[in-house]
Amino acid sequence: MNRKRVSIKDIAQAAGVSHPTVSRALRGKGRMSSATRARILQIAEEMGYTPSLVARGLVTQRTESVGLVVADIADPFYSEIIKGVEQVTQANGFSLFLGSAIDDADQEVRMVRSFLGRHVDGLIVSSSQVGNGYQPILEDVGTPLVLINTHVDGSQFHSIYHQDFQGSQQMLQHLIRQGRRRIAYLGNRSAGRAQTERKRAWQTTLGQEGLPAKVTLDCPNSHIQSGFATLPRLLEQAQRIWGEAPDAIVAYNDLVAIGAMKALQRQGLRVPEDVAVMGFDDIEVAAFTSPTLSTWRQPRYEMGVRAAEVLLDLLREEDGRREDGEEPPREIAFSGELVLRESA
Amino acid sequence: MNRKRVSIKDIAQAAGVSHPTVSRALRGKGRMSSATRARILQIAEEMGYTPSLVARGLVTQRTESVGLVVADIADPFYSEIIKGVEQVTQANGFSLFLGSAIDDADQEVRMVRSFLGRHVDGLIVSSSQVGNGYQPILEDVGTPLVLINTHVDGSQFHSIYHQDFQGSQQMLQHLIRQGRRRIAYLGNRSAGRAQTERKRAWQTTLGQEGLPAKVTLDCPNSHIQSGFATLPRLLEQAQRIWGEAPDAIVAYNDLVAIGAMKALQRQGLRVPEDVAVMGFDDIEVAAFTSPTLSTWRQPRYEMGVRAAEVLLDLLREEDGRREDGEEPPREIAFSGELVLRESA
DNA sequence: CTGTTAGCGCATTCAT
DNA sequence: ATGAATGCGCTAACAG
Repeated sequence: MNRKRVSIKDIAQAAGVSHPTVSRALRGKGRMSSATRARILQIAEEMGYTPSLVARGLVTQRTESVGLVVADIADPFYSEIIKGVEQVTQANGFSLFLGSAIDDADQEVRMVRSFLGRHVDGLIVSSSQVGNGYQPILEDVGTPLVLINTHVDGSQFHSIYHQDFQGSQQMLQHLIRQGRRRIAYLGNRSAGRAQTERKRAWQTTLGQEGLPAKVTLDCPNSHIQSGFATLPRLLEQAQRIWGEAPDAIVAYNDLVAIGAMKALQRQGLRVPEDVAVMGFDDIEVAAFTSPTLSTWRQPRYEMGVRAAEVLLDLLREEDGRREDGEEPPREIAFSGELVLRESA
Repeated sequence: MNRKRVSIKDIAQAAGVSHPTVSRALRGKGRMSSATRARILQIAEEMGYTPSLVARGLVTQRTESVGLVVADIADPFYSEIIKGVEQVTQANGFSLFLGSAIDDADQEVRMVRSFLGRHVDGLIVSSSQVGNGYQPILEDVGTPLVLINTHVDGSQFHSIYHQDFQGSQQMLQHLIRQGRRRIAYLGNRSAGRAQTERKRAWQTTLGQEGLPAKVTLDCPNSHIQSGFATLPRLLEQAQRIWGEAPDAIVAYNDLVAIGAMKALQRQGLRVPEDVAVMGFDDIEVAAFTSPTLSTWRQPRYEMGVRAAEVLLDLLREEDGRREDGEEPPREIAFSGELVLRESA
């Protein structure tokens, strides 16, 4: 029952050298007789040595770790982002801290603060409710931050985002070309920028076509159940305003859309004959619902990958020149694509 | 452009005291004049002090962090587990390292090793392909490990698992009561114990009822698409062996089942009239497919929560007595429940 | 109640 | 090519 980890000092003693020598041998730093090096590596192996990244981090001021904060880990949208980030960080020898902040700005900041306390080398925050608010917190410590889907005008931070407005617009135009005239929007109250952009696209596009953008309701969150439960009230609203049901529903995302489709079918309405339904994201299951769901493909995994790549680039640059360049924050826009299936 | 973080020494200097005093003030350790304490806290606040958990970890030998390894982050099964673990760790002030090891035992071990290098206080591994193999790695460092869904006989580690065998058995019995006689199993090649148990239940239960357990095929993984693509070949096999289609299909999990349902419908077979379909897990979308999916509810989120709770308990105990108790590993079995919907 | 001293495990000067 | 000394930021022991 060996209570203690072996340190480079232990190895040094066993090998009859000093610990700095072991340190060099282990990391291949500086030239040294390959004889002693081999011996040291040998002994380290035998003793089951594992370098303490904690101690190393304290002296080098780099922990080879990054922190990721998302709203909801179990949401398939974020799951894929997490997966993308994890893949890249892991491949580059970085460890990943994960935290969630279910639509709570305070919690989000607390999460980031705790990661800073752990000296992460970089941060990624998806769908931040804070955005530029991190400026004062981060400027002192100089930790780089990459935002995902938090595009704010004049962002102080590097930002990866998807062009929700353009995507939604194209979806709307498709519906209009199809001859749909009573197009309702089923939103999500607890989403930030994504909701804002998508709803704005709905209003704008309908406005341009001289169609009324009046029937809309927001779900409390983006669960399937939420779309299912909210849809009936959306129908009531349509009845009140138009005297009949919508002939198309644009949903905040696929989950909400799936719930809405089910609810429509429960009421005896046919999709897409009576009501067309469009989602957003193109999650895996969208291709397998009945009817299959037309939607907008947002490359979530790739966005996670890209965010991590940008962050790691930043860290590498930091190693070179000492922040003199101070280049402007990068903005990387993803555009996605329309995916037409059966529901619209 | 403050390149340097403020340390307790900086605060000490500003306050005209020694740094240990600051340390105590900040953590409320030992009694001291509340006057100076207030002043110190005040100054720390003003200077934007954040304690370095790296340095603290080095001296206390506790990092207040845990490492979690799962097979696939984006799989809804694991997503919920991650969420459960994260919720509990976060609530207790621990940070969470997340890593994935897509069905690769070596990768899994590498992940655990890297977490050990980071001095995590505890580890959780879901669906481990290594299991007791961690014994030699962990005994030296004494880091506790909790396994999820990796129940091996005579496990050396604490283990949270779901009783897949019993669950599957009840599902089978339901189908048999319904009068189904040609029951096929659509599995998943890349799953470990879960696959083994579920398939074994299928064989055993059918055997007990004198029914043939002959038609079975394994998907390459547990994606919807995988179930969709593999089902046709399962039908061919049934045709060859029985001369007709199965009247029921038990799938490895809900994702595979959803793909299978879609493929069946594509072939003009009705679910459940011609073929009943049962999934496993009860993921959110299962209640919203057409037809809605009958399945077995596995409390994934709760299992994640429980795993984290057990681990944190272990850590608290460790603080007390010095590992003398050495109690036997706990085993916590979850049982789940049958969820009957339209598909079977 | 507070200051002094020491050391966690490692990397990094500087000597030699 | 290697050893001695120093410090990263913090907590823990012990004085005072």
